[in-house]
Amino acid sequence: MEGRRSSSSYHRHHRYEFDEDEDEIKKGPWKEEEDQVLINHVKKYGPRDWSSIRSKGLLQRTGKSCRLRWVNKLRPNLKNGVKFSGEEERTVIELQGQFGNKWARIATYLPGRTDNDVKNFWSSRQKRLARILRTSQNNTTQTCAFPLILEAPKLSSSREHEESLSKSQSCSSSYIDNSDHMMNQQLVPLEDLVMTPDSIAFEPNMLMHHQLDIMSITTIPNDEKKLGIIESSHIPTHDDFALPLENQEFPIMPNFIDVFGHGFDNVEIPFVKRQIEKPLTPDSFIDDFPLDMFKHIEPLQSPSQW
DNA sequence: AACTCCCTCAACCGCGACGGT
DNA sequence: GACCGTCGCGGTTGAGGGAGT
Repeated sequence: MEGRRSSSSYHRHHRYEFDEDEDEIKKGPWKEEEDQVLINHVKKYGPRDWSSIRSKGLLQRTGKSCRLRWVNKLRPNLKNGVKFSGEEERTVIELQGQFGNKWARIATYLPGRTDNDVKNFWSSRQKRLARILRTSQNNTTQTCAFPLILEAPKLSSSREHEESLSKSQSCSSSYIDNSDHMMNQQLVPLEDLVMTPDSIAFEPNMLMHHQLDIMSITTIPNDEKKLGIIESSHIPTHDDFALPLENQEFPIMPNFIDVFGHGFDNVEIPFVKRQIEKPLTPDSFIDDFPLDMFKHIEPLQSPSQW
C-alpha cells in the first residue's frame, strides 16, 4: 500500500539508497537506471499500467511515483530546465484567472509544461508577492496602501467557473492567510470604490480581465504615500471604466506597476507621482514580466482548437 | 568564509473520481 | 450498491543552490 511512511519520515529517507527490504518501496530521487526501466516500460506498454511496474518487480516504486516521474520528467518534448517565457507567464496568469488553480487544465495550454511546472511557477509568485506585502508593512507605520487582492477575479457566470473560482480563492491566498498584515484589507464593489476620495490601489488582474466588479482598496494619509499610490485630483468614475482601455484616462495599469516599484519606463504615466523612496525589493512581483504583457491579452485557444 | 534568506524544483501525500468485480 | 484498486489532481514539503550581507 502507498503512503507507508509519513511525510516527515520521507525526508529522513530521502537521500537513502535502496532499502534492503525487498518489499520496501523506494522513494526519493530517481536514478538513471530507474528512468531507463520506466522509459522501456512506456515504450512497450504505453503510459499506463503504472502499478504493474512494481508488481512485475521492475521497480520498487509505486505506480503513482512512476506515473509522476514520467509525466513530469521523462515525457518527450518537456521544457525541462527552461524558464517560463513572458508569453507563458501571461498565459498562466490569464488562465489562472479563468480556471482557478486547475493546474492540469492550465498546463494543457502550455506545450512542454506540466501541471507541476505551472503550480510551482504560480506558488513561487504568490510567495514572492506575500513577502513583498510583508516587507511593505514593515516599512510603513500606517495601514499598508497596496493592492491586496491575491485571488483571481470573477470572470464569468458559468457554474464551473464559479466553482473553480471559489476553490481558487480559498487556495491561492494560502500563503498569506496567517499574516497579520492582511487585517486591513477589504473588498469593495466598484460602486463603492469609485466614490472613495482617498488614494486607491488597484489590482492588476482586473485590468487584464477587464473585470471591475471587485477591487481592493485601502486608504492612507497624505503624508504616508511612500508606495507610489496614485496622487490624483482625478477620482475615477464609472465613465472612466466604460471607455475602451486604451482611452481610459485613469491610468490603472501604470499605477499598479508603480506600486511595485517598477514603472514602465517607456510609458507615459499621467497622474502618477513616483514617490518611491526606495524600491520595495529588487525582485518584486512583476519585475521580470515583459513590458508589454498587459497590453494585449488575447483570447486563448483551447487545445482542441489546435 | 560563513551565514542567512529566498527561489526553484522534484517528489511526496491525501483525496476524489472512475472503472472493474 | 459496496468494495477495491488505479489514476489524476492539487497542495505541500524540503533539498539544493544562488544571491546578499
